[in-house]
Amino acid sequence: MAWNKDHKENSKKRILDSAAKLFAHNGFKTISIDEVMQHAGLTRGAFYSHFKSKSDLYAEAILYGSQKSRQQLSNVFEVDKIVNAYLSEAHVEGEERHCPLAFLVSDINQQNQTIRDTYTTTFNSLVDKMQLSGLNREQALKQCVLMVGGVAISRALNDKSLVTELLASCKELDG
Amino acid sequence: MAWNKDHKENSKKRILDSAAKLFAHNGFKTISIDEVMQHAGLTRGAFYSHFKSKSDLYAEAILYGSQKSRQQLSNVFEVDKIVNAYLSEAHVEGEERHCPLAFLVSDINQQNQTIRDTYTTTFNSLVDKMQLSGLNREQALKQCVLMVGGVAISRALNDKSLVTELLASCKELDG
DNA sequence: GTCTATAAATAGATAGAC
DNA sequence: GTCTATCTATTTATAGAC
Repeated sequence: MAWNKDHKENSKKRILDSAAKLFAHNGFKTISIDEVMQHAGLTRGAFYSHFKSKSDLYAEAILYGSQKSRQQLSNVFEVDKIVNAYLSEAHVEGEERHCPLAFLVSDINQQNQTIRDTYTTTFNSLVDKMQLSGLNREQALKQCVLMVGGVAISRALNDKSLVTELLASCKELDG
Repeated sequence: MAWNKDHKENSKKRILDSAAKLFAHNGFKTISIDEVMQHAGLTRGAFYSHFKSKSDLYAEAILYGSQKSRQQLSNVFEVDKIVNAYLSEAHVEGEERHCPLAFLVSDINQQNQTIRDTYTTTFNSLVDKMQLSGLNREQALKQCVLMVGGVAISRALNDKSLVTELLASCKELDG
C-alpha cells in the first residue's frame, strides 16, 4: 500500500531535483523532457504520470528549487553571512547550490567560448566607462551589476510598483 | 556594381537588427532563424548567404547589439546620467534600447503568468529576509540585485579573476 | 542574393503493453 | 507507474531555380 505511494513520490522528487538543477543551469528551452527523465533515471513515457506538460514541470521545479535554496539559508540571519553564502564561487559553479533567482536569468553561459568572450569584453567596456566617469574600481563593478542585474531582474518581475522601487534603489550607489 | 554590395550589406544589417532585438528579448533557443528572417522581411533560404550558422548569427548579433547600445551612451560621461539612462523603465520594456548585457540573461520573462508570479514571490522572500536581518528597504533591494545579478553575471563571464573581483565588490554594500 | 522545396534531426505529447 | 513505439510539429541546414 505505502510502497506504491512512496515509490511515486520518490520518482516525482527525483524528477523535480533533476529539473530544478538542469533548468537552473541551462534554461527552459535548452533542456528537454528526455534529458530531465534520463537524469532522474527514468524514461520519457513515465513523465506524464507526474506532470501534465513541460511548462507544468517548470513551474513546479522553480518552486521546489527556491524552497530548497531558501532552506540552505534558513538558519542564517546575519546579513554578511547570507551575502557571503550567496555570493560564493560555489554558487557561481552551481553544483550543490543553484538558486533559481540567479540561475534562471542566463542565456550566455550556454553558449560557446567566442560568445562568452564577447560578453566578457562587453561587460568590461561598461566597467571601463564607469571608471572613466569617476568611480573607483569597486564602485564601478558594483554599479555595473546594479545596472545589468537591475534591468534583467526587473524584466522577470510581475509587479510594476516593485520594479519602479527596484530601479530607484539601484540608482543610489551609496547607502 | 555598388548597388549589389549595398543591397547585401543592407540585408545583413536588417538581419542583425532583428536578431539583436529578438535574441535580447527571447533568448537563443526561443528564437528561430525563420522568425529572425521574417522580422527582417526575408525568407529562411536567404539566411545562409550571410551567416554560416545560427550560432554565428548569435555571436555577431551580440557584438552588433552591444556596439549599438554603447553608441547610445557615447556622449554621456556623467555617472548619474549613465545610470539613469540605463536603469529606466524604457530599458526594462526594451523597445528602442535593449542592451545585450542585461537582456541576454533571461529565461523567466519568456514564461507564463504563473511562473512569473512564482519568481516575483521568491524574489520578495529574499528581500524580506534581508530586511529582517537589519537592512532598510532600499538597502535590501539593492543587496538582492547585487546577489542575484552578481551570480548570474559571474556565470556568463569568461575571466576567473574578474569573477573573484566582482563577487568581492558585490559583498560591500557601502561605498 | 533571394526564393521555394526538402532533407534530417529533435522534441512535446499520446497509446498501449506489462 | 514505467516502459517502448509512434504521431506530429518544429527547426536547422541544404539543393536548385530564378
